[in-house]
This record gives sequence, C-alpha cells and structure tokens, in this order.
Amino acid sequence: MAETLPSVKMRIQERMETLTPSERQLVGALLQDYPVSGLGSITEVARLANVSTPTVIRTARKLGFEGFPDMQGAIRDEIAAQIREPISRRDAGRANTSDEHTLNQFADAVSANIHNTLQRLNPDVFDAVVKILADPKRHIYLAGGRITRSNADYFFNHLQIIRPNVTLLSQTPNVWPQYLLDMGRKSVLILFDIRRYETDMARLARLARDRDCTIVLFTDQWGSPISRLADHCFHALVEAPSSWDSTVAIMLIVEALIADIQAARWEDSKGRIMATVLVPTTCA
Amino acid sequence: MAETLPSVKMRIQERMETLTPSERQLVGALLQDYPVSGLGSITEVARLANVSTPTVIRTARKLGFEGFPDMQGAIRDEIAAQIREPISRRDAGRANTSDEHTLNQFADAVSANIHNTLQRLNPDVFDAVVKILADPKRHIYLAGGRITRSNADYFFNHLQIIRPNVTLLSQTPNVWPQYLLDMGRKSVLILFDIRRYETDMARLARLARDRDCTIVLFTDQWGSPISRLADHCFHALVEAPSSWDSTVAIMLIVEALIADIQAARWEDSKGRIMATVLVPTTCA
DNA sequence: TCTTATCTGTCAATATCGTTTCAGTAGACA
DNA sequence: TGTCTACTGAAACGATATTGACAGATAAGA
Repeated sequence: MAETLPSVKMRIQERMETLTPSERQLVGALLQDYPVSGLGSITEVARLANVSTPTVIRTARKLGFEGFPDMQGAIRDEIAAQIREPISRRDAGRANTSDEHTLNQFADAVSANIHNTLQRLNPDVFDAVVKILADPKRHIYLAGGRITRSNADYFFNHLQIIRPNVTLLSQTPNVWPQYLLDMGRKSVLILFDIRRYETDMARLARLARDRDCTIVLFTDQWGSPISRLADHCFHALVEAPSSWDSTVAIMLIVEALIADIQAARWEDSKGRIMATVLVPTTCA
Repeated sequence: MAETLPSVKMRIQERMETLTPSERQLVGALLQDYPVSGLGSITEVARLANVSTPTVIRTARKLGFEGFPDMQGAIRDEIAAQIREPISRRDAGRANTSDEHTLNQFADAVSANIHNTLQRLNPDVFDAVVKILADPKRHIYLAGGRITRSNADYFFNHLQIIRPNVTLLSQTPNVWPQYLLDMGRKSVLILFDIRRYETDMARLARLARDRDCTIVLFTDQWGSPISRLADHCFHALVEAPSSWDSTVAIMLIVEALIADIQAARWEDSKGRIMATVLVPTTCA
C-alpha cells in the first residue's frame, strides 16, 4: 500500500475531477462491481475497461499508488478486510458512506419501488400502450399535475421527436376546453396523477372520456380516482424517505415505453430524429 | 476453472488424504484466512506457507486445476460470489414476468445504473450541495438541455415550494443574458448536461463562471465539458437498452437532494409548503 | 485556420511470474 | 548396508506482466 488507509474508492471520488476521459472510463469499470473488478491482472482490467494498460498505470499513479501492483494490493486488503468481518459484510459494499446517509436510504427505497412496480405491472398493458402510442394516426395529448407536470413534459419531449401529433396541455386548466374540442375517438390522453390527486385532472379525464378519447393513466400504488375512467393504467410505487413522493418508478415506465415506441417506429421516425438531434448510441 | 463448481475448500478437504506433508502445509496456510490468502502471486503464496513454488503448482494440479492461475481464478470467483451476494439476491426475485420483455431489460439496466451511480457518488459533494441549496440567501438558477430540461423543471418545481429565490431559465438561449446580469458571487447555477453535450450550455456555464457564480452540474458518466468549470459535479449513469439515454439515476440524485434540503429547511419552509400544497406523508 | 498542449494507444525494454527439469534428501525394505 | 521410491527445493526456461518512451490523435485557444 502506498501511504495511508483511505479506500481506493474514496481516492477515486476525491480525484475524479483531475482524471482524463479514459481514466474515468477505467475507474468507472473499477467501480462497477467494486472491488472484485480490480483483482485480475493489469491486462484483464484494461481490457474490461477498454483502455490500454499504460492508462491503468497512469491512473494508479494519479490515485497516489506506486504502480498497478501497489493499487491491487490495496484492493486486496480491502477485500480481505471486508470478508474477514462477516457481520458488516452486508454493508461492506458501501463502506465509506454510512448507512444512515439519506442517499443510501433513498436509493434502497427507490430500488425497492422499481422492483415492486415491475412485479405488479402487466406486460400486456404495456404492450398495448406501446401499440397505441406508436400509431401516428392517433393524436396524443399529455397532462400532469403540480409535480408530475415535469414527467409529462419529459414524455412529451421524446414523443414529439419520435412521432407527429403530440400535444402537451398547458398547466392552466382554463385553456383545456380548447384542446377538448379537438379530441375524439382516435385521440389518446396521457395523464399523470399521483397523490394528492387533483380534481382538475379528474374533471379533464371525465370530459375526455365523454368524447370517447382513449385514456392512459400513470398513477401511484393506491390509484387516482381517474383509474376507473382510464383504459390503461400504470401503478408505480412512489414512497420514499422524503417529504415528497418519488416519481422514479414512473420515469422508468415512461422511458421503457419510449424505448419500445421508438423501436416500433424506427423506420418511420429515422428521418425525423436525424433532423432534430442525433441519437446517442455508444460512446467511443 | 477446471471442470465443475466445487469450491477450492471442498476440493482440499476431499483430497487431503492424498497430499504430501509440504502440500498439507500449503493448504493449511490457504485455509487460514480463506479465501483471501490465495490472492497473491504464486511467489507470495509459497513464501506465506514456507514452501517452494513448485509445491504450489503440484498442489493445484492435485486439486484438479490446470495450474496456479486456474486455481487462483477459482478463488477469485468464489470471492466475487461472496461479495456480490447481497446484490444478486435482490434481482433473484423477479421471476413471474418474462425476462425477455423490454421492461425487464430496462429495469435491470436502470437498477444497475442506480447502483453504480451511488457507488461513484461522493457523499461529501452531496452534503456540500445540500448546504448550498438550503441557504435561502443564495439565488438559484436552473437550466437543462433539450432532454434534461424536464429534469431541471422537476427540480425547480420542488425547490420553488421549499424555498424562495429560485428561477428556471427559459429554454431559449437568447434571453439568458438577462438572467446573467443578476448573477453574482451568491448565486448558484444548476445545470443539466448529458450527451450530446450542448454548446449553449457550455457558453452559459462560462459566462456564469466569469461572474463568480457557483455552478452545480448534473452530467453523465463521461462528463460534459462543463465539468471543469463546475464547483460541484454529479455523474450519473445514463445508458439503457434504448435509443435514448435514461435520466432515472439523475432523478434519484435530485430527489435525494430535495429530501435533504427539505429536511434542512423544515422549520423555515413549513409555512411556505402548507400555503401551497399539503405534504404527502402516509396514506390512510 | 493554425498552433499548442494534452491525451492515449503502440511498441519495445525489463522485471516478475509460472512452469519444467533435475538433483539431492530421507525413509522403507531387503 | 544398499537400493528403491517418494518428496522437495534450486535453478533454468519461457511466458506474462509491468513500465518507459514515443508518436498519432484530439481538443482548446489564438
């Protein structure tokens, strides 16, 4: 080991700013599946991170080690320490951050939310919604509540690039009647409504229903009153150790929908997307 | 690994009878502090057990391995399995929905993103940012790119309720100079910039920097060019099985920040929040 | 546009590691 | 005591890992 005790991970976090792109790529690979990922030979580590072996050495030096073997020795020591105390093994993966930290509590809660949301999500509903939203002949309207407006906006942002006929409803309910005039049997209204459920949203849903509009609802696990009016309904878990609800699980569904809609419409939308923004693929 | 899965320890116990005295001395040393004792080079292992290196090789062969590296590989795998257990246990639970479905692929990728984002996130940076954003005397400005604008909006939505002096910058760069006039040493500019990085954002960051504005940046794992100008930087993993990047990990950080800022400012903001919307706590 | 500085991989050197060979040692048996 | 056998480490040998030097590539700045 070089000089003191700080873990390799802490050293990385400390000097992340000073690292070059490929060095970051390397420490990224190291942090992924940390700390076991650092056990192989320098060649294996380099190949895993898609960088050259000299980059590995340069990084080790920047982190304050003599060279690669020195750094690997430090990693081995960490693993040894981690394995030797079976009691604390569970939180060993996040040794440097106390379990009490909001961040970890939050991440645990959100991971559980995602998991449970997926558990209770019906893939058939998902596929049905993808089919509806991939149909360019259907006009899509989106609206969200006080907080979920941003989620609606996020969905809108992507849909608008992928396909035509997408409208984000203004935040002020006064102007909604104007949109309603254009809605019909071929229209789709995507609503976001989590607690506390907003009466304006319910009113909007009812009016749209009267016009035979298809309604897709994103709500929480308890279900907004709109659930009964909606044709397709996504229930996401939103509880988190916070005064505010977490919409991460909702975002996950939205992003998965975007991925599938995009895939379904690839041929049609290719030109459309090229015209606006390049699709991010892999990073060189 | 040689042929099957039995652990190195089991192999040792099985063939203990057939081992010679110095071979027993070696496996004795290996079993002591197992399995980390087997991680060093063959020279180190041999010296630790006070035997010669050929003895190590002969033992490895007797245990059914090709040679020393083969045995060491098996040991590494065991360690990896041991350390990874808490994580692997988590995603073992999803069985009822088909693995092939986009949704599951997506959820897996996003879960990994969250985990790895947390791994590389420096809690000190997090706490520092909370402290800054909880200070009502500092004026906060937010801006995002084409896609991340919604994330900025989401953050803005909450901040605005929690505290005064929060401004969401318009999407059109033309009007930014007006905001810049008001920025100073006490101002904080929160930027969202993931690939493809936008030049307008970089320009904005530079101008704000010139005005001694504190800059907080949310970016992806590779880091926007703004990283170098930012005082505090969050790197979130954004890759997903989609043509589009996933901002879920960014949202997680944002929501965790909101939770902590809210907590820090609870006394001050209580009245403020009561006046606008009731805080969702538990559901009856 | 050109220049400069920085980054990063290729290549060659050197050191270390893993393996094989072999000779020396010690105990078993006649 | 001699001989055989099994065991062990020293030394020699590739093979690999590690490192330094270099040059092409890239991006920032003038």
